[in-house]
Amino acid sequence: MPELPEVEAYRRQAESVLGLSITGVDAPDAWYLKGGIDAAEVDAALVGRRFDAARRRGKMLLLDTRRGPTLGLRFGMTGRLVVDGVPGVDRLIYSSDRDRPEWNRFAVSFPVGRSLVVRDPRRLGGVYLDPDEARLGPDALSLTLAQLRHALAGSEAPLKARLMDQARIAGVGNLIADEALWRAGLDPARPAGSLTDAETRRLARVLRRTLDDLLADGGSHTGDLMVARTPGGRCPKDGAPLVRRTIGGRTTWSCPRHQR
DNA sequence: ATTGTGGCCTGCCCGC
DNA sequence: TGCGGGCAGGCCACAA
Repeated sequence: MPELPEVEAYRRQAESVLGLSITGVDAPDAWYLKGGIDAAEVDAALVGRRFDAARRRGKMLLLDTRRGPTLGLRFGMTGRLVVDGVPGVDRLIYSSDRDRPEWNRFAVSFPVGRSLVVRDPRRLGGVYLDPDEARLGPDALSLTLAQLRHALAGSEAPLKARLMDQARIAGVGNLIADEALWRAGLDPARPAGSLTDAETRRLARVLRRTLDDLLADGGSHTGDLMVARTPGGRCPKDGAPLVRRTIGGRTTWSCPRHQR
């Protein structure tokens, strides 16, 4: 699914349309427009302008227009960005690799047939105008130790739930949370506030390293734990049978032996 | 405020 | 072979 690494790939791809004049907007799916906006409003807000920056905060892609509104794109679990007909990510786990026109939920067109399209079979993503960026916490990729401490401090919620809370840390999804906690040797169910200082430091370091690795390897599904995230799966580190639980409302795989 | 739960979206996979 | 149920998870609304 698109977590931070996928959306970062989308962001880089979107940079190729910066500076082009927006000639049209196609928003055939009203459900996909969020925050009470409609197709006419998006059209009026964008046509005639140009994007001049492609930013990312967590899992949201932000396209700023020059002296105008910002377009926010969320991809949910199954959304792809398709720029000039080329998908930004080859393989998307839990989505479909097929290409059906009716899955194009939102499109921006530029001269000479160029385009930026959100293709999302399951319609879990959405399009925003001037999204409230303050609702997202600091980006996971540039998270400092102090920010991680602040995000976890004093909380009785499960560690994993806190990591995935986009208002506190933006960009960590289910697969990356499992991978990072597995690498860090921390039990996802532990109260977030129960980490010692050494454990918090370790988690900050491992989370950063995990994101770097997944960015380099091309996606959130390329983690080392991923191969074992299946019934009967064993820990790639020590061979113990993995445990499958629901934590923070999400399917969670962890190793009972080395994750404490 | 904090934490947990249920529902939404729909393609896909498994078992009958 | 077709069909139906369950599953996937990001996000939001809502409840306690």
